[in-house]
Amino acid sequence: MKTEKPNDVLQGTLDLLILRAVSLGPLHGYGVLLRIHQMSGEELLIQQGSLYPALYRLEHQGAITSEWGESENNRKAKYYRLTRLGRERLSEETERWERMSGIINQILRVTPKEI
Amino acid sequence: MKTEKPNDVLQGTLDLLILRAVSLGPLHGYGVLLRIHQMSGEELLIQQGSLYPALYRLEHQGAITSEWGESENNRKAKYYRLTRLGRERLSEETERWERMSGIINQILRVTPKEI
DNA sequence: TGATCTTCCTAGATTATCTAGGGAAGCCAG
DNA sequence: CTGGCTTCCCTAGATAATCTAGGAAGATCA
Repeated sequence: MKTEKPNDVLQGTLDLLILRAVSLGPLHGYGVLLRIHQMSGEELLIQQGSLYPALYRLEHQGAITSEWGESENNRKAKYYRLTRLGRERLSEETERWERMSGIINQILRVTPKEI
Repeated sequence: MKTEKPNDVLQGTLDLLILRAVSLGPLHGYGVLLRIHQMSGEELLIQQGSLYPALYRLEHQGAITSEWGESENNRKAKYYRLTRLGRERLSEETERWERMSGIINQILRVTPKEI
């Protein structure tokens, strides 16, 4: 797996990515990592030290719930699924992302004449 | 002026926006704030408490230099301009932004079948 | 005179993320 | 059956970015 250097742009977007990954079906923590990797076209590999605190955070905020189960490889694994609140949160964060990335793109494209 | 709530997506993008603003011509700190506001179509108003530390940081990294001058309103003002290093940094950060925002958009668009 | 605006700055808190581990259990090659 | 690899969980501490919440000082204007 390709490893990525710490990533500033990722800041503030991790929750969104996790919510999105979990929204496609329940996952254990490590699976979130793998699914994001996969969904990004193998470009993005988030750190476990970012992932687990984020899962903890999201669970405590009520956006996801967890349940112990068994993984595809017979190992104990904690499965996370999106709550209704998490679904709302996902759409809020998505909108937020679209708004902000739009603004940033606009700033990057403005030409001197236009200001 | 519209004020914005703290903004997670902005995390890790502030330097890029500042470099971009300064790249369109030398500016004093407060002017950076105003120019970003303007370039964003009045959508984005960064906090002074984020701005000044960032300017300090960028200056210490050699991406911008400062010089005391006088503002349009006869006030003492510190003018910042991009250095050669800053210009390189701007294009690196722009590329980084484009890469990362592309990946994030891709993750937001993937449908269950595709994974 | 007092209020408001512009322009600079700092201190402290908060929070996210990263680095850098550790633990345990299954799988597989030799 | 032993050693190493992979999977899966977790925590502690450092670092760094940003925000909140001010202060200072000069200009302008009512």
